[in-house]
Amino acid sequence: MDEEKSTPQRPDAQRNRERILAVALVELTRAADAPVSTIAKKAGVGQGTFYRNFPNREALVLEVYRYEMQQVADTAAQLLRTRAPDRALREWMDRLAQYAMAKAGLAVALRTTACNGSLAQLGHGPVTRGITLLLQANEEAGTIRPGVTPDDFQLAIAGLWQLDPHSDWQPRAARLLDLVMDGLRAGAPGASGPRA
Amino acid sequence: MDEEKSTPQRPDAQRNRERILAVALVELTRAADAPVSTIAKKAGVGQGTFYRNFPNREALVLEVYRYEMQQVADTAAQLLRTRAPDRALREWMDRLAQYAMAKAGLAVALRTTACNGSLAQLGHGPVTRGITLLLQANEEAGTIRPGVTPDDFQLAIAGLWQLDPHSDWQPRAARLLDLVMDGLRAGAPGASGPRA
DNA sequence: ACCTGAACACCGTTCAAGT
DNA sequence: ACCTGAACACCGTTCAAGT
Repeated sequence: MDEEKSTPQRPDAQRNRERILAVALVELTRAADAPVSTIAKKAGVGQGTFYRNFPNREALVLEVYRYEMQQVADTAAQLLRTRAPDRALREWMDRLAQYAMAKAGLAVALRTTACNGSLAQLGHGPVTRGITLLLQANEEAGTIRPGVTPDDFQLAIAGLWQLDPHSDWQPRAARLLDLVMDGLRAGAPGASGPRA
Repeated sequence: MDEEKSTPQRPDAQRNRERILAVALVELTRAADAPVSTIAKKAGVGQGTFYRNFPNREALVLEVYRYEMQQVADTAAQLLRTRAPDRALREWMDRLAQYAMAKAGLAVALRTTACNGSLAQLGHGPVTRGITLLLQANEEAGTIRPGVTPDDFQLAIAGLWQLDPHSDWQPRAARLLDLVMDGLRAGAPGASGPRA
């Protein structure tokens, strides 16, 4: 909220930070436990420079994750424009699943680093806003029960992060998301029973 | 074939293993990242002895977790004897949540160590059997839709492991489990709509 | 057969020294 | 102001030496 000037850095320092983030995305996606030393080296900076830009390893993981999730979140509004609310919601979940599996390394890195409260901070990010949009549209259309919060929703689909991307995860994800949709529909004004 | 029984250990070696497990339960519950060196020391053994009993740290975490989960799993049959199937299912979920929060350290340790395939092995343990019992009873009673697998169920309640035990998790868990119950009920023969 | 604990490899983080 | 990389602290795992 408070948008103060955050460190008017030197241009070269600025570039270092961006290089670190770019390398980190690649390396963390490949292996969740990529060492800071490797990331720094591939970014062409010393370890000290890394720690000048990020307080610790966890902060890096969170920042990369935050950026990636922004991309997914942004599609929510777009889906709502081109589809019926409940179709949009379901399709968004599918995309989230695909994304989560594609970037499984990142997901593991997240779980490893920040199980506790750090995720809560992310909670108030763009993803939550995207979810809010989807839920509101559905509530107004009467396709889901009233009163579902983004937090409810995020807990309900948490199983996605438990899937192994090297396995046959697609049917399992589909069954989970169908179940969640049915749960959300239960008690909706315009309830029509479970639909495939 | 006459099997060489799984290591007919010396009695003192046997006791060492049990001491390690007992200490590990306490230490891992307190802090998910309790060092092997600490656990070994508090159990009164050298680090080498630890690695004689467990191939690595992950194996220890999994074994402690397995034992603890057995306790919860065992209550499934008992609940089914004294309650209606859907009440039993819902109450079992509540107990699981409580248990998960009480042993949050362990849960974090699990997530940290074994996100990949190791959990799948546990999948065919007592917890899955307990869940199978509950789901079957409910399916026969017509209180949930047919065809729900233990895997479906475990993915649906995965959000529980994401709750912070130091926070006000109870209402959030309750809302999640209500949602899951409604999802399970959707399409049941004896469907009665969402009940509180 | 079983145990011990120093030694090794590795990783996150810091800091004295440089430009 | 910013950077580097050796140094430090710590942890998982191994292994030579003991009983």
